[in-house]
Amino acid sequence: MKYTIIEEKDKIILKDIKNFNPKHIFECGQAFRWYVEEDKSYTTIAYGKVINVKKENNDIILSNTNLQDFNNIWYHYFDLERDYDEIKKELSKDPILAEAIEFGEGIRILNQEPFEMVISFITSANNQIPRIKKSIELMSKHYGEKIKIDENFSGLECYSFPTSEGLSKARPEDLKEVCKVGFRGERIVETANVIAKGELDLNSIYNLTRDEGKELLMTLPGVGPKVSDCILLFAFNKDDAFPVDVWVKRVMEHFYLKEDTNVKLIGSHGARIFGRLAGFAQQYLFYYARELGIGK
DNA sequence: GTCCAGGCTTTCC
DNA sequence: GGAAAGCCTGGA
Repeated sequence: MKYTIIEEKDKIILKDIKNFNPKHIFECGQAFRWYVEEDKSYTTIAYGKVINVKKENNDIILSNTNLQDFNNIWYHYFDLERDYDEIKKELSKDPILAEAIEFGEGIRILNQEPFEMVISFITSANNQIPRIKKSIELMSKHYGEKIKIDENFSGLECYSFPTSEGLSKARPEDLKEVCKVGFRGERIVETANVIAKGELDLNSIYNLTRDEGKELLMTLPGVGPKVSDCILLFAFNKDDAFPVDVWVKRVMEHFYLKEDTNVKLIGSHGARIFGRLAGFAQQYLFYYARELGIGK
C-alpha cells in the first residue's frame, strides 16, 4: 500500500490514500450506523467503538482512536488490505461499470460484524433507509451497551449494537412499539434466539462458499435471497455475492437487460458477467443508480 | 419442485 | 397515496 500511517493524539492519519471516500463508503448502502457532521465528516459506530472519519484533500483522518485500535479493528473494517486499483481496472473493462466506478471512486466494502448485519438487513426488508437507521439506533439504545466516550470528542450518547443474547430477550411487541420495526419484530427476536442458543454458528460461515453460506442463512426467519447476499458480502467477505434489490434491478434492467426481468434472473446474470467481483460491481452500481435515480 | 399474488407495519416523499 | 435494500404463506 502506498499511503503513510501517521499517529497523533487520539488520531490516525492515512496520508495520500486512494480509493477512500467516506461519503461513498457510508452512503453506498452497506452500513446504517453513520452520521454526517457539519464539516462533512462521518461519525460511525462499529465494534463497540465510535470514530470520526474525515477526508482532507488526499488524506483520511480517523479521530477518537489510536494505533492499537487501527491495527486491530479499523484496518480490517475499512478493508485496507485490499487493492481496489486492481478491482477497478478489471471491472472498468465494462463501459457501464467504468462510469459507475468513476462516480463512486472512493467506495470500499466494509468488513462489518456478522450479527449486526443479520439483524440490520432483516430490518431493511420493505423499508426505507431513514427508518432502518432509526430502528437500529433504537435497538442499540434499548438492548446494547452504552459506549464510554471521551467528552473532548463528543457529548453524544452512543450504544453498541446488541448481542444475540441481548436481542433474544426482547419482546416482539417492544421492538415494534419502541424500536419501530413493524412486522419484522417477530423475525428479529426469533433469529436472535436461534443464534444465541448456538443452533446456527455465524462464525462457521467464514469457511463456507457463497452458496453454502446462503443456504444456511436462509434458514433464519426474515432472511431471504437478497438479505442473505447482503450479509455474506458485508460481513463474510463473499465478494461474489450479488444482492439484487429494487435499485440493482432498475440499473441492471436499464443498462444491461433492456426489459423487465425477475429478480432471480438478474442475480444469475450479475453472477455471470461480474463473476468473483460481483459484490464490488453491485456496490458501484447501487450507489450510481441511487444517487442519480436511474430507472425510477 | 417452481412461480406468483397478496399481505405485512410504518414512514417517507 | 404510493413506494420503500423483501420475506412468508398459500395456491396453481
